Amino acid sequence: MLQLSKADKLCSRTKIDQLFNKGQAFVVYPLRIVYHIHAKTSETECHQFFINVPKKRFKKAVKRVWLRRRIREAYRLNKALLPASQTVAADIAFLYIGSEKKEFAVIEQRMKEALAKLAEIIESHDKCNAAQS
RNA sequence: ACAGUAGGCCGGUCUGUCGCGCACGCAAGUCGUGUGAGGAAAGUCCGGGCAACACAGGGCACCAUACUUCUUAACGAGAAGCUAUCCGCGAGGGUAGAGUAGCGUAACAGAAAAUAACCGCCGCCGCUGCAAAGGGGCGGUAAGGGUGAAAAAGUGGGGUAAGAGCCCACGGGUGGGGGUGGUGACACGUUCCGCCGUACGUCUUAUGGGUUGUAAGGUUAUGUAUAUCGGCGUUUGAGGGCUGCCCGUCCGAGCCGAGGGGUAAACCGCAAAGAGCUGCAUGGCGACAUGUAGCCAAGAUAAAUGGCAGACACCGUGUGAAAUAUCGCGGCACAGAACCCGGCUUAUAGGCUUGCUGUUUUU
Repeated sequence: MLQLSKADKLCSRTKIDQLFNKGQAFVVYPLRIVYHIHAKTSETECHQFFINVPKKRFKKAVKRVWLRRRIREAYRLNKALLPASQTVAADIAFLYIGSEKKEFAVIEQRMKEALAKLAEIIESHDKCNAAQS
């Protein structure tokens, strides 16, 4: 499952607002991860992600695109680390807070660490939900 | 050959593997096939298309442009020229270019920046002194000095107390008349009629400009309530449109504020055959034009066009007897479409190529 389709992307403006208002965050430098775990509203719903490289730190569009592509690749290759829950789905935002370009190998390593941490959080939510029901 | 100068062009290629956007197809699936960044996609500085508002009119203001002829859909762009000036041995390059009647300003330096006397030069009148001379006052003088971006038109002669376009000759610049050449800016020579500092601004003249930009604008869906309060108003006209203002004119029964509710999604615009691109021919010094043949070439929307691995090419460098061979190491620019075109500007590793110039060597 290495594909990455539109369903995986977080597009709705409402959900993004919700993510930043209610979400929690941690940092795996140079990434800052903001996540919001919520109950599934439909069967097919899955984890959705969103990438942002701030214009403030990278003035040239080329550099922003360069980083966004590498972060996206890192997520695509490693998203299997996240458990597929029956009851909850996560909205995740990856914000690049470093101030210089990093090699893909570095970004991928950090991505793996971040996803492992997220996986734990999702599993605990899942168990909690299961206990309630 | 080296150095330079003015242009033109290219700006990686291929393989494997895992992926992404869009279009089309069917036997309808995580299926095939096709296709997917630039010369600047950038800055948003001009011009145009397109769209909305408006589409009685007038005045004022504001902005832009400004040598000539031509090119272009258009432009503040481009081509070929003209004049002045500066840089370069040269090929060439930079800057400026409507008008000037009036008004204003001209840093620093300098006596003085346009009503020019600081020093100097000359005359006259006192004073000191035997004299030579010194110093003072009043006046004349732009020939000489130094300052400056710029100092009142050059050379020679006459003239004078000393001087001065004060006068004369020659010559210079500039405006006018008339002549020749040029489409024209202008050039050349003539007349001997007038004039003789420069720059910038203001001002004047001519031409052009309605405003806002695809987040324009349109359609559909979802939801619904405008509850309540305040102010102004309905021929005593609130408010709005008509460019920024004024006049004028048109519409006109609602408008403004507080507060509350809903949505924040899809489609069109928008992926296009057009002032289109490429080749060839003809015309033109050229920008371009005309004819003819071929081509159809990204379309996302938290935003696709990619990640990783390798090979080749190119550049630098080390090893080495060794070039461009071999091996090792490093590097490979500027930069990412967002409505579309034409220009301009800015960024850019490396490479290719044409004309011309200078120097040196050889024939």
